[in-house]
Amino acid sequence: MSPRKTNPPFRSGVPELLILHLLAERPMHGYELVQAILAHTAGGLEFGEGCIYPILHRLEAEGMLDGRRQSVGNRNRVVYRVTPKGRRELARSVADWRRVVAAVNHCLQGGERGQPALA
Amino acid sequence: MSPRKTNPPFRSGVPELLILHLLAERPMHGYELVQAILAHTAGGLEFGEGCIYPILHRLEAEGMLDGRRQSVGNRNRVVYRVTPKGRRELARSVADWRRVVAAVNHCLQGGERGQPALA
DNA sequence: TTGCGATACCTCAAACTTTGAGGTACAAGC
DNA sequence: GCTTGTACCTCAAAGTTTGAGGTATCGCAA
Repeated sequence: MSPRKTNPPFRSGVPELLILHLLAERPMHGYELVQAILAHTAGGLEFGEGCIYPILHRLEAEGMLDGRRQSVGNRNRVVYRVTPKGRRELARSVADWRRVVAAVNHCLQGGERGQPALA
Repeated sequence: MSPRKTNPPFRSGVPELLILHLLAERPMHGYELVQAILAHTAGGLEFGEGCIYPILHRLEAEGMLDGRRQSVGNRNRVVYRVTPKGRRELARSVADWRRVVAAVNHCLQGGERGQPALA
């Protein structure tokens, strides 16, 4: 099911995390999501459409998102909402992110100490 | 000088950050560094040698690190230490990392609010 | 009424990162 | 003599992200 063969210890996962989180708050379409990420991170992070759309398609294919085709006037939109499976994935993503942040902070703050490590 | 053409908003940079930080604390050789990352992040992050060595080589080529070839017994080692240029890069890396963490946290904590954003 | 910019979708090559497995060689212990 | 650990290294493959390209509709202003 999961085509993830490797066990990536890091691998960012940030765009995916933000997508799941923001869509869990409010269903949106892709273009809106790109703007929302920019707005919600106070311009700190900017992911282009070329990054977001493929992730959206993949998450939908994996059953994490439910995309509903809508016509507003003569314009087409795909509004995505998070499925229960997607919510579980979100929880996992948040936990992963916190683990990474904790690990990096632990390293940055900790004034070496510990065992002298090797010679 | 910097062959970095793009303006990556994210791009992790975590291995590089940890390398510069740990070497600023204490000069080490590559193999030791791999173990040190594991130890200092309490096993939270594990970067293989295939990830670390190329970064070490690149940072040395860029003048961020100064690698000294040593012979211990009959064994060869390359002990790396951070140059002044590398320290400046470290400061930049830390700032980048904090910015990313702040942005993601801002997004995760902030209960939407802000403008209703688009229709 | 033509042209522009914004909205909205999409794709793709190229650049870059990281994994996982491969290799060499020496030293120590069993 | 074999295995394990140290220490260096490389590379293909998989993955991510960028930046630029494309289509089409809409509303506004010149």
